[in-house]
Amino acid sequence: MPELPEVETIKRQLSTKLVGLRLTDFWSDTPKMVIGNPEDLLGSEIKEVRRRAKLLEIDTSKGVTLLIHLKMTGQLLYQDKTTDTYHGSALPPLKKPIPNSSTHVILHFDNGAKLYFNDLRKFGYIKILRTNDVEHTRILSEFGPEPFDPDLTLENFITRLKKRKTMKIKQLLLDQKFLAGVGNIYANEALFKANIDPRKKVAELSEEQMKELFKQVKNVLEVGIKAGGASDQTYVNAFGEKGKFMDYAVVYRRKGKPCETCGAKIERIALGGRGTFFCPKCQL
DNA sequence: CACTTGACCTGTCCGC
DNA sequence: TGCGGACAGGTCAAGT
Repeated sequence: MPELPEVETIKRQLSTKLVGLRLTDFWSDTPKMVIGNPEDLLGSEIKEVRRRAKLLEIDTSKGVTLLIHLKMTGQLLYQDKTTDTYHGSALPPLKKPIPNSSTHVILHFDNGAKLYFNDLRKFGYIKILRTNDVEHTRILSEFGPEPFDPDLTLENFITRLKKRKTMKIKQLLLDQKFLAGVGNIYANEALFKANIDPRKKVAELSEEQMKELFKQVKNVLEVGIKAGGASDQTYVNAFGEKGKFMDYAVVYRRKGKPCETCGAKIERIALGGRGTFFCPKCQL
């Protein structure tokens, strides 16, 4: 999905809408996407919306938290009671009105608002669990640091990096245990900005390259958040709007197009089964 | 152990 | 227009 900037965008929007609302009903047509008991949520009030890596956490007054992962094609869409149609502008990729055939969970609130969880590929999920247990769920407890965590200093980053000598740097950036929240789009873009060949093993990086990578990972994520995320395919924010980050992407999904720095053609290869885009001249 | 591969789903796009 | 194949932002379990 939705990587860190996309989830952060949704988190900020939902915070302004959901906090204080009471959950009145929970509907789903796809059992595998709902883990836990929705009954535990009914009647509770939304207290806070948070993000950890690419996951969204919605805390409720009953000591129960919704843990939501959008995976590749998940969308969370907020609809006010006041609008019969969708809250935002329902433009592609939100081609169909909601709910539609990819709507698999609907939360109803006491003010008439609804939250739709759409997921074309049904990879995403909502976990319902006790708030106290959230930190101990395997997925969360094993995550690496947040890129913007002030405790993650350059020194710390380099120390962690050096422990993973043989891994290709691109694949390491996608490893959530190393760094939480970076996905394929931002990994490709950060490596371009840092002039690093994605196939390079960590042990082959210079200290200077590590330093630059640390800076550029945070930089592309920041640009991503400011752009409201990347709408390469199906991503839309909680109001159904596209993000603008693809306007800033210089390598991702640009195979055969000229590199903006040197004019060489952008190449595409597969690394760990994921599309990997880079400039063969600029990235060493 | 560290790393790689295939599976989970359903759609779009591109070439013939 | 139809058909087949490649590709799609993420993880997880199983295999090497």
